[in-house]
Amino acid sequence: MPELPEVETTKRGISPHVKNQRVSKVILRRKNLRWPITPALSEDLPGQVIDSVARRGKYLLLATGKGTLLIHLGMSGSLRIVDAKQAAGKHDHVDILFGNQRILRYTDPRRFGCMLWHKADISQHPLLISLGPEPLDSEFDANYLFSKSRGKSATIKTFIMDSKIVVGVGNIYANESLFMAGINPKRRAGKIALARYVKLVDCIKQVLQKAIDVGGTTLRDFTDSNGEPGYFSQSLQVYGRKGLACVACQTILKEIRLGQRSTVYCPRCQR
DNA sequence: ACTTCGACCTGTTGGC
DNA sequence: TGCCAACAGGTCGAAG
Repeated sequence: MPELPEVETTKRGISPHVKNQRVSKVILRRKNLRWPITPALSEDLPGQVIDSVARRGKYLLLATGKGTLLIHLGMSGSLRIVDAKQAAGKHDHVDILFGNQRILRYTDPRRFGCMLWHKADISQHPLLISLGPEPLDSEFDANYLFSKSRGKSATIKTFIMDSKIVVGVGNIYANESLFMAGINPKRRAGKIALARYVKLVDCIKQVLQKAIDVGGTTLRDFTDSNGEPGYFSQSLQVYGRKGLACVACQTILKEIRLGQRSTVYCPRCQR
């Protein structure tokens, strides 16, 4: 479900409801997410005020005076703001109750996500420490990506999906960005010229920004924190369009697997 | 140091 | 219509 635009949409949706609000209670219904939720979370969080809601890559960071809650939505997770009396469903694993009678509810059928409580400096957290730059920051530019790519044998698609290189480019937006840039996803990252990276970086930024602007991509059941769908799925040019005609040249789009992920591209437009 | 690939889960889809 | 294999937005960490 969530790539960077979906996580950003979630962040924007929950912020007004939780920022500067005091946690009254934490309900843990299921603790075995990707990593166990430690008792420290329900011991330390109640009584704390959420000072800020931030995003780093696909991680959400809720800061308090006592520590930071680090949340990842994995493949199928979501965070919703619900009313205090709203009954919990099968996959509603964590509720964070606030003084304003609202609940921040974590739902995740596959449980690939995580919810970790960290008391020390969050920027030094092992999951964050070696992440690459944010794709929408100015430091993520063609020179950066080009220099990182030298000597790399990975395909360009796998390369831009590597969070040590750049965060937040998941399978949907990797496919879309490469289509927009006219680059064949199988091409080796180390052999692509600087000029093509100029184009690619521009396309990655455009695709992600546009997806954020319309509230993310809804596939199956993604909705924002109010239950509203995202509208970027209407803009998808290649993802999920295997066997259909390329929007630019009508050639039938091809699907292959790269790094165990489905990869759709136009064999004519993408070289 | 690098790359590849299994593993973690449940729900949905598509082919027979 | 029903069954079951294959697949799904991620990414860590072991193995090679």
